[in-house]
Amino acid sequence: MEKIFVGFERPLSCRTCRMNSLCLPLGLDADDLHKLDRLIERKKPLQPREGVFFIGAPFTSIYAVRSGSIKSFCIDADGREQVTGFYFPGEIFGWDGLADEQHQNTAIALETTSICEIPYEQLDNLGNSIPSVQKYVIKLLSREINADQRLIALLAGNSARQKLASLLLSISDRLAQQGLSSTRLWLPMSRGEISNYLGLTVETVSRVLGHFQRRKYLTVNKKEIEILNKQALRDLMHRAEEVE
Amino acid sequence: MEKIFVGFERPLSCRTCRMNSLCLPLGLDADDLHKLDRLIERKKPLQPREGVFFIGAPFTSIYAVRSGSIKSFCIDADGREQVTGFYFPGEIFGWDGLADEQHQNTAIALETTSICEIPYEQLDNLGNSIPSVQKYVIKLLSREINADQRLIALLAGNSARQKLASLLLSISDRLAQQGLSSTRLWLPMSRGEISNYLGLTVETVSRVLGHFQRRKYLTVNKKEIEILNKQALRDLMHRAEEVE
DNA sequence: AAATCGACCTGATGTAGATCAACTCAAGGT
DNA sequence: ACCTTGAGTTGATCTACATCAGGTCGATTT
Repeated sequence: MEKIFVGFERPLSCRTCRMNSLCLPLGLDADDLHKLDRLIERKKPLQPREGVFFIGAPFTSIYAVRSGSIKSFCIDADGREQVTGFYFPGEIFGWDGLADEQHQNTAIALETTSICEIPYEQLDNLGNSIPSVQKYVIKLLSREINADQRLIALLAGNSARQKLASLLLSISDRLAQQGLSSTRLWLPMSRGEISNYLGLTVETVSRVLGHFQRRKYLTVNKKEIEILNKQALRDLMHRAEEVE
Repeated sequence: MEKIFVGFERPLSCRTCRMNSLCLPLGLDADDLHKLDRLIERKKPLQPREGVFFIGAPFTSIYAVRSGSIKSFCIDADGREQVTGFYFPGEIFGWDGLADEQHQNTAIALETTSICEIPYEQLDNLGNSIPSVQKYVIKLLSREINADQRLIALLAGNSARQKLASLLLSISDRLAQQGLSSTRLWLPMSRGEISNYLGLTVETVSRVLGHFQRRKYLTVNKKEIEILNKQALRDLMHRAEEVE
């Protein structure tokens, strides 16, 4: 059954997809790209809060964000939700299920979001004939490891201000990579989700944003952030102490 | 040049290595195992504090701990050291260099430690002819991701007592997997390294250990820990509140 | 338009863990 | 035997952030 092109954001193939170079830049020739193209399912857009996969569900696929955003979270030992990641366009998520063939996280859309589903078994089969595919999978996984280790370093030894500055700069950079504005950000997640991710409380996130605003580092309007002084935020991450 | 067997801990081949089943359980036949065996270098034991690789060094190999222990750490934005992992016998480390072909961490021995070096390029070549090798690499990477995400959850929303209980139980489990005692542990790392890893201070680690000792959850003698009440430590991770 | 609800903000107060400081103890070094 | 050094412990104090307790605002319901 052929997929039908229904929205302005829905490319017909990986070849014409605008995140081609970020999603799976495998250096494939036209023929191999066609094979890859056939196994990727372009799902219909997810509604806000709609789930992609759930904790305990069998692992079948990985996913690429085409537009919108995703949060993933797990339930830790004491039963509380712990946000483990936010994913923006061009980013790939769902690796958490690979080790035990069962997802350790639930992933939901934070807004109306469209994603590509890449069935892992088929990707793996493709990898058997095209070694560069498996190599790229390995590279993606190791990037995820590096990202997680950066988060570990952030959580372990930083103040609330440093954590929040770091998250905002990270989001800014990631959106910039997609050619979007790096100074005007729309935060798709709630304050609660931010605070949970950073190991803080909602109140602290709110106060730190207020603090940044008073210092003219940025302006806040609900979920809209405009970064006015990116350098100040960067300095905050290095110096620990703020200059008065 | 043939390697010579110099210590009682040094197996001649992967086939006779006692951590065969944990290190690279690839389900290889005798012939393939021989190929793998030939590319693994059994290095001479590392002295305490001796480095395996350093931040910025080109990525060439991954490593398996044969005996002893390893810590890895990076230098974060503000120049402080951040411990990112401890590795015990049977565990594999060094993946952090894969994404950018350059190590993001430094890895050093915590005690006299012997490791196997597995040159990645050669492992990768082997993977081209034996798909199960690449699949196992992928599985190992995804395990590392799961481990990192557990650490993130631990760091984000837990008290000092929960963090330390969790670390001790983790070490206990990992040693038990190697057939070693799960109740009498020798902690190869310093209090400073533990506190850094958990995002605490030395003083807090010391006090929490004192607290656990007063509660008869364990006994502490310098770096030697005997766990007396494992269930109490496990409960601590779930309940958040301690029963008086 | 009044009531409900949820996300967010703000102020007052509490506290876990950081910081500062002093001490012990074991391992080397001279 | 004495001094030094560094790791660990313990106590007193401080503080960043959590917690608690109202608030506002905008969206949705009635």
